[in-house]
Amino acid sequence: MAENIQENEEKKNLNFIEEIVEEDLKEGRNGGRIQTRFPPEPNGYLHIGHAKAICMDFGIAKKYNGICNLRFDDTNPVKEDVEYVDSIQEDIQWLGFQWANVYYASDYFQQLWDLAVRFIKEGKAYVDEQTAEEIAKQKGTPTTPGTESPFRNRSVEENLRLFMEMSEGKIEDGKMVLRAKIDMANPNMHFRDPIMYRIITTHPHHRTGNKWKVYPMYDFAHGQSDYFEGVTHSLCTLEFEVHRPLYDYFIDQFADSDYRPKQREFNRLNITYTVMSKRKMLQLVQDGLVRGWDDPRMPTICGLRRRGYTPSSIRNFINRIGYTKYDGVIDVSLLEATIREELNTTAMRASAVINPIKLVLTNYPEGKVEMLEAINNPEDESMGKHEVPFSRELYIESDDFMEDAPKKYFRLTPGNEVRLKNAYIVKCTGCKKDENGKVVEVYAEYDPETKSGMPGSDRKVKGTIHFVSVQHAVPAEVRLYDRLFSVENPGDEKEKDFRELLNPNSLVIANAFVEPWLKNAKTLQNFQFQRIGYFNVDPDSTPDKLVFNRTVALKDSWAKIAK
RNA sequence: UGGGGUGUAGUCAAGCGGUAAGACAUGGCACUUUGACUGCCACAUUCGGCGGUUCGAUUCCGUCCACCCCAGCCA
Repeated sequence: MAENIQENEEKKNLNFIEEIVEEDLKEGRNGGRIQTRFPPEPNGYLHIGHAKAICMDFGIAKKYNGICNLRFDDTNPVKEDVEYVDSIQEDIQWLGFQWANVYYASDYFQQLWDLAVRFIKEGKAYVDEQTAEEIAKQKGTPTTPGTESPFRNRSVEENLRLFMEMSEGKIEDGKMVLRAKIDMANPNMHFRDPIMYRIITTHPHHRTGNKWKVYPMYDFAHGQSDYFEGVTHSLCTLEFEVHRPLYDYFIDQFADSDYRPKQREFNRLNITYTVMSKRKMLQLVQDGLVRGWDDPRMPTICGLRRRGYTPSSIRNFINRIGYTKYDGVIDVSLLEATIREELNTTAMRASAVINPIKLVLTNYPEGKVEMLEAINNPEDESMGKHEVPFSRELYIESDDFMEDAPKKYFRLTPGNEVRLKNAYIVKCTGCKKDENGKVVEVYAEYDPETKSGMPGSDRKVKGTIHFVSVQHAVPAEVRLYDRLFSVENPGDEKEKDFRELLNPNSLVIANAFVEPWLKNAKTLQNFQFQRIGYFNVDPDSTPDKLVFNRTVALKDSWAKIAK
């Protein structure tokens, strides 16, 4: 009963795209068929904004028993490369989605070209010989109408002849374009004789090579491609809203049936403290401000993967933020909360000391080693346990000792007792300092009756700290990541270039000591370093040199109190 | 002075004429061999403003305001 109610409630909470789809289904449009497409241009790596679109495009198809195709929108050879078509496919699949078919806009170059010829023959298109500047100038402005091109009223024959010359490579790049003859005074700028075809002879296309000398523009390719494929719902982001009338116009000119793909737009993803434009990301990569597209600080799918994010955490995040038409900015803490929530239940616990200071248990026998039992995950007993070595000399976090501590400090301070995780209760007896007064060693006495699991271990102490046995410690590099930018909306900043707003501490590399068990960790495996954060094994890691990335820190309410 | 969109808490977001869900964030308490997790509590007398219709408006109408998109031979 309760389950039914919940199910009903879930059903009711549809996003507006799902509402549209259900309405279309109810009305029996397209015979109940649902088909979407994910249409990336292969000119860069996918980022988390694309993940939102992917979840939408593939999600709608799956939910309504339809199909979603992957279509590369490869109409501009100047910017595109096969390197990207491969990475895009890899990232989509990693996210957990599978397309029904892979298509390319370039599959339709012939059809599109034939269509352009038809437009010319019907008097709906003309070849313009003006320069880009002239065309831009006579386009008018949003508030003033444009003026017509002097080439607008050429004869069909002349247009045909010139378009052939363009297509045969007889015309230099930029000298001519094919324009749709629509309305230079239209309040929608996209109707002011939009360019349908431009000449590109200087860059071979990554699939068709030098076969084509003219290439269709987005507006003359996207809707048609949708139509050719049988797309029912062409979902995209808000900035294409103003293209929609043109999308419909071009299809209406040649459609030979009642079927029409419908474009619908939703808000794109913005996240605080990062940028979400390919152009800016490319600059960061090219300027060497990050280590590459897969730098763990990047919002790319490959960057998030390397950072330690899982496909399910990204999907859950997208699920939580929803789809609307409101152009907002998501607080990055929501993304962080999503990965913490997942890793809390799935990541094995381990010990690592990042800012080590030596703790000597003065009453523990020299040379003695005990193997202690550590639970891999207190949230999930089935994840088992492993052994942790314990000895007289240990590394602890230097933050875990203070000579003069405030009253709320529950860690090591002379006279105070703390528990060493999975081990004994120890009482701090003092420390040794160098000539500058810097603490170099901390001393404590352990209570042999308080080993974890023994009856004496019941005694309550306020604090528990972690450690790594000095003689067993394995050195490891840890890469501590923070927000890439130091301002919430680096893209908003008008005065400064966004690159000046980078957080200088977005990457801090530290040398840590980790417990020996971690030597067996696999690439990309996630762990929780207890009391510190979630870390994964970087692909740079080797058996001789372990490298960990901090995915996200644990919440630290003490840090707030201490402030 | 144009056209297309959008305004509900710090950030997202439900709500579809019957008296403001949820998540994150924030603050507090409890629990804790992770100052984590978990649990509990607090957090919009009001939905951009002002009018109108109605017994009743966040929902309908009008008007004003704010913000976003459009003047690439990019997608």
